[in-house]
Amino acid sequence: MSTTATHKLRSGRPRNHGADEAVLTAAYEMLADGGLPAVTIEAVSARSGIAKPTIYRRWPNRTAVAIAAFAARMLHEIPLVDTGDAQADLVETVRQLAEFYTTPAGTVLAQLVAAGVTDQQAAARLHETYFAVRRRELEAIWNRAVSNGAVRDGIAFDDVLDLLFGPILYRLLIGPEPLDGRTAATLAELALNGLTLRPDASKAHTSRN
Amino acid sequence: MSTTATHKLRSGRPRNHGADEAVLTAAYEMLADGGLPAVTIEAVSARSGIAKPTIYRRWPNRTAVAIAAFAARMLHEIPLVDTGDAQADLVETVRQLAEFYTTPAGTVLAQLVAAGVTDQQAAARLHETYFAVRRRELEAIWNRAVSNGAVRDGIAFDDVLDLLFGPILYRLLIGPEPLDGRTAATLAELALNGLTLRPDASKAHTSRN
Amino acid sequence: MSTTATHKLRSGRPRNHGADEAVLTAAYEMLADGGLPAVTIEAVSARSGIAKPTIYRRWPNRTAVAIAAFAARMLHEIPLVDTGDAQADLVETVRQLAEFYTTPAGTVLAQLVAAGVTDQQAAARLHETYFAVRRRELEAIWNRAVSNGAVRDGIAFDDVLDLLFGPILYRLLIGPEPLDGRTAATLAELALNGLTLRPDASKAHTSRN
Amino acid sequence: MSTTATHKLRSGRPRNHGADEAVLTAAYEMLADGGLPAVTIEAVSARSGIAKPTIYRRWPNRTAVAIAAFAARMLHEIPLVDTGDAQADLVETVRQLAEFYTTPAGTVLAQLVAAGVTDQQAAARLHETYFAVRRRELEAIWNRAVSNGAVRDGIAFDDVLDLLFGPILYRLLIGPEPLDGRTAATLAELALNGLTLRPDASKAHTSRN
DNA sequence: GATTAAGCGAGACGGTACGTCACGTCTTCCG
DNA sequence: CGGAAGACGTGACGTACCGTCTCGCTTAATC
Repeated sequence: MSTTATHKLRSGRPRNHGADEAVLTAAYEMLADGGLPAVTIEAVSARSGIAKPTIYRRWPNRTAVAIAAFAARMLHEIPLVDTGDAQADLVETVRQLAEFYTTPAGTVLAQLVAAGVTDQQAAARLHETYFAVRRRELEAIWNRAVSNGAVRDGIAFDDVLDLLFGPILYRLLIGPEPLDGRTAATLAELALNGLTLRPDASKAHTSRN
Repeated sequence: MSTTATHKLRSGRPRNHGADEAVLTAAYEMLADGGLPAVTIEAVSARSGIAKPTIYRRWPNRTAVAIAAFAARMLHEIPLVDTGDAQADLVETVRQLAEFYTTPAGTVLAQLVAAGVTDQQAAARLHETYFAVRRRELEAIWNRAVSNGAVRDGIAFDDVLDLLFGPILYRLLIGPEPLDGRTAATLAELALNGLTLRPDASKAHTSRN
Repeated sequence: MSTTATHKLRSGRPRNHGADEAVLTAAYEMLADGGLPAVTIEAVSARSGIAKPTIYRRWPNRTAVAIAAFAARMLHEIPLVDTGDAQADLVETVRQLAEFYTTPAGTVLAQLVAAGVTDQQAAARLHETYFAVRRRELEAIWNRAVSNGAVRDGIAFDDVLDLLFGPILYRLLIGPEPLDGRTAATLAELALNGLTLRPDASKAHTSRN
Repeated sequence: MSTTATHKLRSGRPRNHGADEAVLTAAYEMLADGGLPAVTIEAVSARSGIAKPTIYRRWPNRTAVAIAAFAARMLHEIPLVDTGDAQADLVETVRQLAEFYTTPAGTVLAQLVAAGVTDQQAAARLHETYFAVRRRELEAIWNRAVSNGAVRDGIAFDDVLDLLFGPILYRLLIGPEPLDGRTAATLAELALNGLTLRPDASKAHTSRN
């Protein structure tokens, strides 16, 4: 969060909000081109025409700029799913997310998450500006599923998130196999139905025979 | 993978294996101290007394050095579990891994995985030297469970890995809640039993009330 | 020539001229100690306390730094000769130059000239900052001699320079005999009077019997 | 001179003279291509197929290799002049030399001379293998001229050399005007006739009007 | 004819310096 | 006073050659 609401009251020349935008636009384009490593303050400054000190006045480092740039664009493009069948909605949401992760933007997100490992502050920013938002959306779907009796009750929602999205993240980061839509759907179904035998497990099948 | 088994036959002065070791030892100590960012070739060279060009002769960049250093130490410390109860073994293995991830070494691994996002070569090295090894171990446990009829058959083993370890990775990287042993066990159980209702789901409970 | 007269008008933080001076002082001391080979940017940076990139911002390479350092000091120490006897002045100037060449500073100059053979840019810089200045001085003396009728008219001044200083350079570089003041005077006289017989050539004598 | 006549008596495997030649050939080609800076032992070794230690066994450093390579080729191409008119022969010899200096080979020689400033040993080698040879040739011409009474007697021959070739070297190294045949001839004539007025100086004219 | 002392290729090694990049901070002046 | 311009110290990058040092093989001269 680079701009607070109170700065209007301060004396002197007010900040130029066009500068914010120019920086984020430049940073986003560079993210798209070369991923996180391409977003150096030096380069962003050159491309946006905004001076380095001005950028540093608003964000503490390049990661923060990248996160801000990413979040600013991404949050406008979140699709929502509500077909009535709560369980299917969950699978579909996971599948959509997995698909997103296969795009360049997905790689960028992975890079930002990666940056968060080293940089605690970056992790917090990313969570605030991106994951918290997505979480709220999915929670609604989940609660719908709970009401419908489609899923077990009493499971901590954080655990649900972990179980649904974790496998995809794992495949993406470590997997060595690449991630495709069919695999994603399989993983979602497995998360819902579990790995152990169960009487009605006939719906689940594996992604590879 | 700097040293192959065949180099003995090649002409020229043979490589000094002490140099390899000195580098890896220095790098590992620095990993422990300051994580991946601390492992600069410059510093490793200074600490190990091995000249920079020599290091570059064996590894292409600092990430590769760090991965080699990490893998060389970690693979000696893998605990194996075999209690007879295959399902319990799986849960225990996941729990142990999660515990490992909460140590500094776990953070380092996360940093290495993170580096792999940007650096394709690093990802491959890490997979070869670390994950592939762990995978083989877990596969044995899984096959035991399949034989015992403790788990569903016909699931691709890659999917099993994703489902068991993915949630932990997710929690670790995206959290935001920290990971503890109890949560890890819960996640493992959820992976085994699934999120949906099932008649005998009474064993599963959530990590938070 | 690192500093032009117009830079005052440019925007941005102005250059710190103390840095220039610190670099040149350090470089000059190192030239005196170990000649041109001792002037490494690394060492100059360490000695002057000026960062390497700053040095590279102002000079393209170590040779340029050395030339600048040399020229900055040398130009203050040029003795001028004007005894009225133009021909004697010429001889004396050549003798002084030869003497200078036998000092460590002379060796340095030879090294700089040598560097110019390989590095065209260095040659140009050295000419601009050093030789062009000396040339102007000598031209005055020469013109005085022409006016007095002491020397032939119509000789291109470049040829005069070559003829007066060339022999000294040759002795210095190719020798193999070392250069002393007496030899220098002899060479100057020979240049003035020529190698061929002439009626009034009685003034000229050789440096060795 | 890398190989002495006495090594035949030593025991063990004798040196392979083909190696010498391969090195000198490679070095000469590289001199022609990129001048002295291109002659790195590393590169010579790669090009000639002769191992680095072998090269170092025979020459102390790259400059020595370059000098040997240069001298080995150049000494076969020295033209001799003897028209009967001793003075004209001198002028012609100087002109030829100047012409040579304008070829790439001339630049190389200048680089070698330059190297001698820093490296005393190199200077000695170059003198032995190259300049001493040329000197002997010119001395014969000069003695002829002395016998004929074409030039002043009693001048030390070293001074003659300096006076005849020095101006050319000066022009070449310090210039800044490039050297051409006409200028060279002018410089030679000036050296013979001197800069001062003399009754019969009508033959001399300047290189530029 | 066996021994043995180099010579030789290959190439690893510790060094030194290179010239570059980006960092995050600072100073100056313009609006 | 905000902001652009850009200089600055810092720290690390990856590379180029240096000259030295093993290796294991080859090649004669000596025994």
